[in-house]
Amino acid sequence: MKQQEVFRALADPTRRAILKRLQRSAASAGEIGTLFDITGASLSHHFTVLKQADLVRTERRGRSIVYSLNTTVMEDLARLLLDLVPARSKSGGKS
Amino acid sequence: MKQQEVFRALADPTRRAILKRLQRSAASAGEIGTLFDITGASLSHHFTVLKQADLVRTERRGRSIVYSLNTTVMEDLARLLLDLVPARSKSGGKS
DNA sequence: GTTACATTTAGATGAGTGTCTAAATATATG
DNA sequence: CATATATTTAGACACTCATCTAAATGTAAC
Repeated sequence: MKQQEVFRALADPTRRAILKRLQRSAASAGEIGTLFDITGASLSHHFTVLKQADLVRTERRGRSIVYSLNTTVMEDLARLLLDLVPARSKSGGKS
Repeated sequence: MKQQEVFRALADPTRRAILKRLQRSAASAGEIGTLFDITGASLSHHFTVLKQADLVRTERRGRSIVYSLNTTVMEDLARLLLDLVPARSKSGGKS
């Protein structure tokens, strides 16, 4: 997991909202764009960051490009965070 | 949980390293400072961000100020992330 | 190929961030 | 109170980032 890229990607509220939308189902860029009051260019920038972090996958479908969530990375991240928490002597934390 | 502050705090690698150090045990600012090649002023800045996010607690002990991890916020965060992951129809995710 | 739609790229701008040096504050000790 | 140690605050600087407009690219349909 590209740790730094992932944390950076999650630091922006718009990107977190995008992920939340994708949680429901995959969606095209334009479809997601209707949810936010930003230009397509800005949206594209956010997708670039999310892709760099491997948080989303893309697939061209006709004219549109469909984005979907990469749940694996998010699970890794949650595990990593729980590892930051002591007093959980269940599974050993790797440094 | 101050979601935006928390994500922002975690976006910096030095701050994540600080949290990782605090996972082992509480420590004073100076003690933590020996681990990084930055000035005390920069370190203090990072502590401010971590405090704003409620990720650490402080306690004065003589001349030093001792920092310790606030595990509650980190657990909240991990739960929030797992909520971002679908295909986990165990507990309902609140929006 | 041209027109229409969907997304990305290029370049610019203003706000935010990490870092530094220097000065200030706080606590302990002589 | 003066000195030493520990941390914070103030101000500055370079860099990153989110956003925009305008232009370019890619895909489909005519």
